[in-house]
Formats: sequence, C-alpha cells, structure tokens
Amino acid sequence: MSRILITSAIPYINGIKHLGNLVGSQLPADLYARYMRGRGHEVLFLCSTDEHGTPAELAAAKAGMEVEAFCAQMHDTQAEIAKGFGLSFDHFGRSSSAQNRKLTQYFAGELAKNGLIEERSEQQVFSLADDRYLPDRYIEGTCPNCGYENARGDQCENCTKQLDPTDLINPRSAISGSTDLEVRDTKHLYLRQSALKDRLDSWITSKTDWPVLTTSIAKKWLHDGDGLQDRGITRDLAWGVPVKKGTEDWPGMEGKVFYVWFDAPIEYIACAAEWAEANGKDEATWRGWWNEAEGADDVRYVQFMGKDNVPFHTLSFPATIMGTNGDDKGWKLVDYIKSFNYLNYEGGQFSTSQGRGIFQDQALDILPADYWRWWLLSNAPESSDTEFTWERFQADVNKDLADVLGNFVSRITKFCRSKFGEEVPTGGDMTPEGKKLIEDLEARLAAYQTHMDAIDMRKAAAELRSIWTAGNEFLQTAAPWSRIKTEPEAAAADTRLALNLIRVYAVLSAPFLPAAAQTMLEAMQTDDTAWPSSMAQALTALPVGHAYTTPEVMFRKITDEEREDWASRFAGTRS
RNA sequence: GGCGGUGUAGCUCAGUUGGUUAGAGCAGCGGAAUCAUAAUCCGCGUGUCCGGGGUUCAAGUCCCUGCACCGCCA
Repeated sequence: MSRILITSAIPYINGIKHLGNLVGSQLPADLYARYMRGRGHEVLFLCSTDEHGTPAELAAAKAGMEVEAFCAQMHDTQAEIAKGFGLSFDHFGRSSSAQNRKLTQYFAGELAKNGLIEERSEQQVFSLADDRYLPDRYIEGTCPNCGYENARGDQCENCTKQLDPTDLINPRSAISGSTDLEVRDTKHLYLRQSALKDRLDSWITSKTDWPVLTTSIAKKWLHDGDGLQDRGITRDLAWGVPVKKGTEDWPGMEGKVFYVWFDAPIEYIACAAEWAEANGKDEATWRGWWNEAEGADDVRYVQFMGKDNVPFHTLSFPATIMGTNGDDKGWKLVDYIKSFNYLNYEGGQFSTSQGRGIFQDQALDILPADYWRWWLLSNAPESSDTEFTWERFQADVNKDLADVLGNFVSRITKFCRSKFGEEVPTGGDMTPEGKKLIEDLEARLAAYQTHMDAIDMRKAAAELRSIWTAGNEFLQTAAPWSRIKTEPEAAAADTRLALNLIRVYAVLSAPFLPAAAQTMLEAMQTDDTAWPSSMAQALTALPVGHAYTTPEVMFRKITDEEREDWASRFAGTRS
C-alpha cells in the first residue's frame, strides 16, 4: 500500500462549467482516485475553486454582488454539481482561503529570500471612472491597423494584430465604457523563472514516462524564442492575496495582490491544510502529504489537467517549488502529469460565452451522472481532441450500459428468481463453461489493472466493457435456461457463478460507475467491495443460499425523441 | 509566419523499440438462442494506413517533402 496525492486542475469561479472542463481534469482524476482507493491505497484527492482575479470581480459585478459573496455562492454551486457527478474529493477547497493566503505569502517570501523575485516598473492604464487599473484585454478602442472599433488592448480580433493598449485610438474601459483613462507608472514583482530554466529543463527531460502532450508543451516554452521568460506575479487589483513577504509587509507593494496564476497552484497545497482543518487533523498530517522533509517521501503525486493548463503546471508552479526548496528536500514536485486534449461539440468547440454545448448542471438535469461518466471517460480526449455528438452518445451509452451491462444483471437475476427463487442456488460443480469464463476473466482483470495503473482510460474502459461482455458470452454458451431441463445441477452452478459476477462487476466498475455499482451491491445485498485478487476466489464471495433482490432496470435507454430534443436544445444560446 | 498535434475500414479509434495474412467497438449483412431493458451470442471487412520521394532484406511504424484539419504563439 502506498500513498497517492491527486489533484485536479481547479475550476475558475466565474460560472458553471461545461462538460469539456469536466472530462479534462476532475472526472479522470476521480476515476483514478476511486480506482486507487479500490485497490487499497491511501488516497488524498483534492480540488478547489480558483477564485481570484478580474473575471471573478466582473462576474460578481454583473450579478450585482460583492465578489466575496459571489465566490462563496458559486463555490457552493460548483460543489453541488461536483457531488452530482460523484466526484469523490477528500476536500473541495477555495483559493481564497486563509490557508492559501498564508502559504502564498510564505512562498513569495521564500522566493524573495532566495533571490528569485525581481521588482520591475511598468506602465499601466488606470480608469478613473472604474477606480481601478485595467488589464490589457479590458481596454477597447479603434484598431490603428484596420479601423475595427472594438479592438481589445492586447489584440485586434478583426485583423489579429497584436496591440499595446496605448496603440488604441479612442481607448475606453471595457467595463464601464469610460474614456477617462490615464497611463500610470506602477511596480510589479517578477518570478525569475529564467534563473531556474536549466533545473526545469533537466527535470522535464527526466520525465520520460509522461504523455508526449505534457512534455512537448513544456519543452516548447522552455526553448522557444528567447527561452523561458520571467513572469509577473502581482497585479493592481483588490481581489486576491495581498502581497506580503512571508508575514512581513512588502514595501512598495501596498494595495497590490498576487496574480491569480501564482496563488492558484499553491491552493493545491493549501487545500490539504483546509482538508486537515475540516477533518480535525493537525498540521503535521497535511504537511506529511506535501513536504518531503516532513514525511512525504513515500507520496506519489499525480496531477490531471487540460492541455491549456500544462505550462503553469510544468514550469511556473515547479519554479515556485524549486525556488523555495533551494537545494534542500522540501515541497513535493509532481510525479506524473496526465493531460488532456479538448472535447468538441457537434463539429465545433464547446463555448461558455456562446452557450454552445452542454453545461454541467444541464447534463445532470437530463441524465444520471453514470451515463456522462461512462461516455466521457471511455471517450476521453487522451491522444487527440474528441468530438461529442448526440448520435454517438446515444448509441454508445445504450449499447454499453443498457444492453451489455444492465441487461446482463437483469437477465440473470430474473432467470434465477423464476427458476430457483431470489437466492444464490445450491448444488452442482463448476461447469466447463464456468472454468473458461474464469480463465478469460483472470486475463482481462490483469489487463484492466495494467491500463488503470497507467491511467490509460479509454483502454481501461474498453477492457471493462469486455469483462461485461464475457458475462453475456458465458450465459449464452452455458445457457442455463435450457440446461435446467436436463442438468439442473449444472444450471444451478452456472447461475450461482453469474450472480457472483454481478458483485465483481460492481467492484470493478465502481471507478467509472459509482452509482450503478452501488445499485448492484445493494441488489446482491452485500457490502463486500474487496478488489478481486483472484477471479476464482472473488466469484465465490456470495455463498449458497445468500438472498438477493432483483434490481429495477439499471440503465434505461435514451430514445430517439430525447436525443433530437436535446440536440436542438443545446445547439444555441443558453437561456 | 513559427511551433506542436492529428490525418488508419461507413463512423469513433488501437497499432509498443520498423518484421508473420493491418486490429477493436459501433453501424451493416447472415445465422443461433429465447433467460433478459426486441436485450444477447456467433460469423462476415482487399481498407491507395492523406499524397509524393527516400533509407532498409523489410515501413502504418524511421528520414525528406507536399496537402488537409485543429490548437498554441508571434
């Protein structure tokens, strides 16, 4: 048994996310966490909401709320949705927590102590009407290049020319529309990532087992152009972690906060502290998960994220950790990064702003979580972008869940009920068909575990499906319904084996289908969730005479009418 | 314009370090069975492995080049 620390990229607070956000981080992380727990390992699975920064302030303003209240409310909403999808976080924290504030300030202080923070002066646009500095993209005006009137301060969307806010003709605030702007001098802190470039480079190079997607993105940022650039880690905002050097004030940085991309990954650590507090554990306990000088030597740390987040997790955050640790043993660097491509929707991209695609709350409104979990995980965008279409979703889910798994449970429980009564039948020895099934499953279990250990989700899902199919093959060849007429003892043995298969299916399927697994266990009236070490043994867990109940239809099918209705409902703008 | 990814059966995709007749699921066709959510099981695939060069005894699998789509960056 080992200890496994799992974090999923933390979702931003400004609204409800669509399915693409789910499949790229939280859902696969949950699959892995559930599997590892199932195998008997000690798991700490953490996720939080990412709450700081301008978009949160603007979303709050739009909702007519104070940003703190808005974040608190949206955090609860996202927590509720996560629960709906069965995400088994040990803790769902908040980057605005006191723990994160303290840790973020601590890391900045240590980095400064180690000479890795630099102060730089720059100019930034201040809006007097909004009483705030404006990030480049929140300044709009006429493009000097093409005359487009709604060009943003960072780039003109019309002619794609890169711009400086000061290039814009008639610049105005994108927030209020005010033209009462002025350019002010301001000071900011920069993290000297360039000083850590070589260490980062050799660290990444050593990760030969990581997905190519992960390392190729990291190497590109390390070597492209002038190489890894230093990064500004402070902003002139009100909503964020106040800039401090550890517990000390930082002269010249009054009124400024850390940039959201500096404090967000530190929340991975702070979340463990929040977890400890929420569960009455002491500081040593959570630090023992995170700091190698304080007991985390045996921890394997695995991160899950979409490809857009890779640079921050392979470079910026590791730079923070390395720069803080110096040459000493200290805070854990990630051991494995599982990254994902994008999920597309019916020929285009999911779009939050255009309301295109399916949002997480809507998905749960129309179907149980297991349908989504199964389809998303068995079609996860591991090697390339994946496309969601309603037609495929309907076909796959109906076939895999209703026809193959659900119907298996249904046919054998009902058959047994009518011929032997609702209990595991007695009599008969293992039939040749039964032996063959066990041999087959023995090999498939090994393959399933190999894929799950490697976090090869689509392959694991395919193998799990084959395990379900094996049950149907067995019934088809053993045919207890005809055998019962001539060899009732053999029919009883086959039925006994098939009923035991349901419990094994529950255990093996639980990482993908937690709710269905629960249904199967309840139907079989057992709480024996031991992961099979041998199939032969696992398939005798339910003894002769053990009573069970025949479950309701586990997965009803998606009808053509529903599919058409949903396809049109989610095509356009979210109402 | 630069970089990265992808391009394999009607559809979605597997194909490790180059090596027997290129595989799976779905859809389709044929058959078996009737316990079951008209569910299941069995059988059936010559597809220019995007095009063109090249290396090799041997390339989907390596090199060069072109094309298409996607993304990131300038």
